[in-house]
Amino acid sequence: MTEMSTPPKIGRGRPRSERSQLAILHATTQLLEERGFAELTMEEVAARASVSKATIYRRWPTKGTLVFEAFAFDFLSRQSLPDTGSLRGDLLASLRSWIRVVKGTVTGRTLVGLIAEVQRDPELAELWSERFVLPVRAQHRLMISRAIERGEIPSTVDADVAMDLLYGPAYHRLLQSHAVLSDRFAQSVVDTIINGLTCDSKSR
Amino acid sequence: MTEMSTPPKIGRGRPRSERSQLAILHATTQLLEERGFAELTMEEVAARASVSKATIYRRWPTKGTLVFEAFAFDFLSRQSLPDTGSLRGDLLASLRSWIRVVKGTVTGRTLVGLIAEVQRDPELAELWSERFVLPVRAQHRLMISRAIERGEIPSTVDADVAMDLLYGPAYHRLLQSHAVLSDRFAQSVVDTIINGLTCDSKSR
DNA sequence: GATTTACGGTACTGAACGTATCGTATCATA
DNA sequence: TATGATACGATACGTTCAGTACCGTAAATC
Repeated sequence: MTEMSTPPKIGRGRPRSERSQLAILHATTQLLEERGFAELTMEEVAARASVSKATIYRRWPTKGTLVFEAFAFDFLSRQSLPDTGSLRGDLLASLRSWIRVVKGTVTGRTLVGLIAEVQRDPELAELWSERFVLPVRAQHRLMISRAIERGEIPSTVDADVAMDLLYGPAYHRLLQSHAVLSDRFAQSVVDTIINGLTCDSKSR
Repeated sequence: MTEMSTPPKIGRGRPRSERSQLAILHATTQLLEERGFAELTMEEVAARASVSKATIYRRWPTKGTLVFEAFAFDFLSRQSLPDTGSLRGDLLASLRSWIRVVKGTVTGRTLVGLIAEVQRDPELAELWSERFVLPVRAQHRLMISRAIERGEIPSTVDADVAMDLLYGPAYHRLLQSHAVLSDRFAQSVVDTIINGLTCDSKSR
């Protein structure tokens, strides 16, 4: 995991405490589980980590960036790129894994809070895009390109659209809560996409 | 348009000013265009509408509900259910209409701000669901059921999944900004869905 | 030992939502 | 016409919380 917090001024002087760094991240994760993004306060993080607020702000410029770092490691460590040998298997495994984390852990709630925060903080939005959205999509893109190499789908398929067809509905249900993220849902989505990409009824 | 603000205590006493009601909504719409959701303040709305804050809070309990009402009328009046005679035509027209509003007017930015706010205010979330998500989905569902009646797609198609496949990718791009809401995107999404729902490669 | 940077503690600033109070205005009802 | 109920504008206030500023002290380099 690459560094995300503000780099220290190198050279002379007292070095930053690694211990504090970890204590802050740990306290943030804990409070995220107990309260969620909006109800987490920086004062509480400082108290829980036995650290002063200045020590936090020396490393992370805003609450959003701190929460993002605590979230990112946790979330990404639970997601791995499947390689089942078929596009259908890959898509289904990928979506199921996402649903499991989002529904089964508090990480899902944090994900929602971060997406909300990203909409009002442009600096966090840039971090979010560079360090989360784009890397994850680059991973997922492999599922598509491997399927093309295997000849499962034509090489003209737009990988970006394909990925949005897979994860768009999932994020939609996560954020709008109009329907449950069931396994039946995952299967239906994947089935329709596979059919849509492999079958040619008339056009295209 | 049904009433959304808190109902007045009926009977005796001075009635609520219809003029103030409209002035508040108008000022809200204006400020939403100038600043966006997060940067709009209730003080400013009151000043712009030549109204006291108490007059606003007598009608809308929170900033979110006020903005929602100002948004909902504006947005919904620009969306109508297409009836082109084919599922493909309906889906494409519907998605294109959404993209036009979201990209072409400030309403898209307000939509984003409201979705963010909905994630942190449970009361607004309920209003959002009842007065926006569910009604809009009920409309869209007609596109699917008409297609079933016409025999275009099997009656076993899960309408909820179908709608999420159409709008999920669009909302995904709106909120994550990883790719543009182009017309090519709209066409690809609709093509794949139509193929996926009409064609049977092997399973289902 | 001098300098530089980080530390905990704490007070502070600023923004904005939402509430409370007050004297006044406007309605229904008796 | 008088009375009571409610809405009104104005304004001050309470509250929460992110982020900053400053302190004396601790731990590193030169």
